[in-house]
Amino acid sequence: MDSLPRGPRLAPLLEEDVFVGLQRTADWLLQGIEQLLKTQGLSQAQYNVLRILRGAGPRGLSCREIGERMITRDPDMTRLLDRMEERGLVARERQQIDRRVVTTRVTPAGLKLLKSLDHPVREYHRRRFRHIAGARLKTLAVLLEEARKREPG
Amino acid sequence: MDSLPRGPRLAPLLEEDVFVGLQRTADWLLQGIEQLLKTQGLSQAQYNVLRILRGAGPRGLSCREIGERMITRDPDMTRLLDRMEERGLVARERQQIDRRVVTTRVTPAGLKLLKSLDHPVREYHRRRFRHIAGARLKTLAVLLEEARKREPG
DNA sequence: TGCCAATATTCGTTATGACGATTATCCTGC
DNA sequence: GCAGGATAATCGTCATAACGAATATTGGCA
Repeated sequence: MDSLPRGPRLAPLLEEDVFVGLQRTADWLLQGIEQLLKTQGLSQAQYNVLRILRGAGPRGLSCREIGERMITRDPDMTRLLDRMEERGLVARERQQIDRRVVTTRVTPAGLKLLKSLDHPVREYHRRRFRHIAGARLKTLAVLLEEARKREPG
Repeated sequence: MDSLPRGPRLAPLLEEDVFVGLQRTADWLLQGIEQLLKTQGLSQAQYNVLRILRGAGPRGLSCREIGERMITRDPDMTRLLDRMEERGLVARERQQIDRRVVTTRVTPAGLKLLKSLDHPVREYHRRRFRHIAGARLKTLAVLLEEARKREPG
């Protein structure tokens, strides 16, 4: 975060290093993915929704469920889905049993778009991590999961 | 990214796991920090700028230099600094030698605000990683740096 | 039943992000 | 010294994010 050390300042903290490293690395990877998705006019959030809905299958999901599964929180699922519905990537339907809930499903057009991205996205990820040995990558995955599994307190 | 496995789909890729884990962890940590910064009306980007300028000292930095040091890229440094200048957190001055360049410095008010955040921010980071042993944290920091050091190609 | 808290989603508004185009200034080679 | 390209910053515009407040519906309980 800071650059040139100058004047009396706090000693660097390992935890802060990790925080900064995480933000930087996440941003670096995201930039590339967004560039790739932009060729199809998708944002990372929209792509994420499409993958979540594909994973959920024909039963679909409510707004809340989609929100819970998102990689990064989106505070306005409604309008995110609005745009995707306008483009015909998803379809929405109000539930009859519980009329508060709106079920969203991915459309064939959405699935087709997703499919066209599967290979490029996989290749992108592979390339980005090609220089790291498999075992180290596995360690990284484990450590990241461990980081988020904090007991309350 | 996906949730329930359903229907014929691609096998999960370790690289994708790492990508998702990184985004999730980064977002999780950022949420907390932003909540903390919000009590002082600062965004992460603004806080980042303040710390960069404090690190640079009284000589100040140009827009471009600030941008280069940012944790996450901001495509519009001008207006980010505009808002901070309005609040009196930074001061700007056009250079006489090279009149294209605008030098920005943190003001005493900015330094004071920063100082009031030093302790809470450090405590936040400490708490978030308290459950991970120091050696593992160090490994994480190293792996994150290694991930970003990719040779071109 | 009818009221009230809880839940799910939507909407109004303001701030910030993204992307290009533009302006001002400098530097290089002739 | 000057034309043309490079660099630094700014600005116009539109899209999206953030934050609350509002609406609709349900379920529990007196």
